[in-house]
Amino acid sequence: MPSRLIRKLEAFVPLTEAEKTLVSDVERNVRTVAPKTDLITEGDSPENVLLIVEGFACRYKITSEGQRQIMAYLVPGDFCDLHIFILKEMDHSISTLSACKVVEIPRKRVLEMLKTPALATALWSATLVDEATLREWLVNIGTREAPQRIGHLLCELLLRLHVVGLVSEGRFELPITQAEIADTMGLSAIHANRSIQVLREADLITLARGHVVILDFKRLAAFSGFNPNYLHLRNQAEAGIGAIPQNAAISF
Amino acid sequence: MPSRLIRKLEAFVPLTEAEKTLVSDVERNVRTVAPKTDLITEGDSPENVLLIVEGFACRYKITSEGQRQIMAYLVPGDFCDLHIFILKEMDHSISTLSACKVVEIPRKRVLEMLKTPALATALWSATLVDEATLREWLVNIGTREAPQRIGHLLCELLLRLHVVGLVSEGRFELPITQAEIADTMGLSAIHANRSIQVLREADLITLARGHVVILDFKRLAAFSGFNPNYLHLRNQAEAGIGAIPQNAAISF
DNA sequence: CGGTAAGTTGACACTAATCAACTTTCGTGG
DNA sequence: CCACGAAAGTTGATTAGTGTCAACTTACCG
Repeated sequence: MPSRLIRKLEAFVPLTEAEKTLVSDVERNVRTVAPKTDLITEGDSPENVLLIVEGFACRYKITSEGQRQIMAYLVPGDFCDLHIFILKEMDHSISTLSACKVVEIPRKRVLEMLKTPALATALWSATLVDEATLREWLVNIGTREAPQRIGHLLCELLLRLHVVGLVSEGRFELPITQAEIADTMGLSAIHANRSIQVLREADLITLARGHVVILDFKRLAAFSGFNPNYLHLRNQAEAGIGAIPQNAAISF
Repeated sequence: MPSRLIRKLEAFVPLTEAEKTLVSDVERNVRTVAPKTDLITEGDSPENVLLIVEGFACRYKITSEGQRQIMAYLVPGDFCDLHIFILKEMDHSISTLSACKVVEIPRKRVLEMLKTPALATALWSATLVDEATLREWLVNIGTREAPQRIGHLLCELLLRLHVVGLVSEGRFELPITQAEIADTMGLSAIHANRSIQVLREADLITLARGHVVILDFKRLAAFSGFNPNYLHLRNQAEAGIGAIPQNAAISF
């Protein structure tokens, strides 16, 4: 069974067996990290690239006024910047949200992977999609109201987690608190709570105990103005709004 | 006199004469583009990298609800994504704000530049800083109130334009409308207008007819929670809050 | 000089933040 | 295994921040 990372990379470009082996080799030496633990802290000069194998992590920053803004979620198969070692010093932190399994990939190994053409394309694609996702988050926070923002986030997570095989019948684990959703969406925890209730009352989602069910993806996407093009999935048809048959078809 | 791009790259890494020549060679064939004209439109599959030589451009997206969100400013010396050709299709547009002079750099030339080590480091640094800037914008919109957001933007522009020699005595050209500032900051044009008035009344800035004066950078930075670390300028001391002596010292 | 775009002002409605109290869930130790 | 305390989630009331509409002034351009 292919790893989460391989699944994700193959959503961009098909890989040869040799390339998949190269990736698998890198995914050894998994380390378990407790929830809410910094993996990289602002000011660090990391030498390695970090890969999330299991669990949820996030990029975040604390402002001088003490507010936290989460800028990205890292889900299984995601890694932090490939060229992280070019800049002297991290300008933000990366922390686990839930308990995580992570791998430190030595710089050498990364450069090795970037030498094989298809793998390089796949890895750069993943990096470009991370950036596109960041842009989409800016659009989300900049233009949409609270319930739509959260709906948009859930649509995105559905597709991202689906690619790596973590969705079944529109259902996935989201092991984070409402306060963390609030810090992601630029909202107060209370307003996030009320916005989630709006989504629930419209029968768009279920969300409780770290467990999400998207009850009607098509309607949620329409409600939230979600367009998946920024995720650049190879099978755009599958990813397209309305192209995911409800429930059953999204499982494997 | 070095080009804006060379000035910017040398803010990251010193370049040899040969490298500077390589960059200069690329900056020929300048094309003039009218204000408010798309350089790249969502859905395009661009073959070339775009470099801004003069004027202001921006990345933007229009949501399904018809709202525009500006996600980045491109100022002289800035280019769009180096690996823009890896993904099949643009997920956002790039448009001029003012009249611009731009260069299309053929893919080949880019790869050529990336082969010389120091230049590669400088170009990747610039790309990483663009991404860091995008993250900082997310923090800005996600956590700060309107006047602080705009103040933060002006602090950033002061430093970015200073690097490429477009600031003199805390004064620079900002050839964009308040409506565009609003679309950048996720605000209505009217609220942007009132927020600018707050900054004016606090004697922090002057802003009129596309012309900005930062009257007190230190105070504006403190007011806005601005920390320049994400710009990763080599001379952090010079960029640091309070380290820019008022007025005179910021000119050349 | 006139027309249009940009900037400004006031009134009002709505979205979101804050504060406080309370309930439910979860993890831990007895 | 239950009991406890802490964390997470929920609710209501109030305030602050921001958007919208309309009218008006100022600046810009042919």
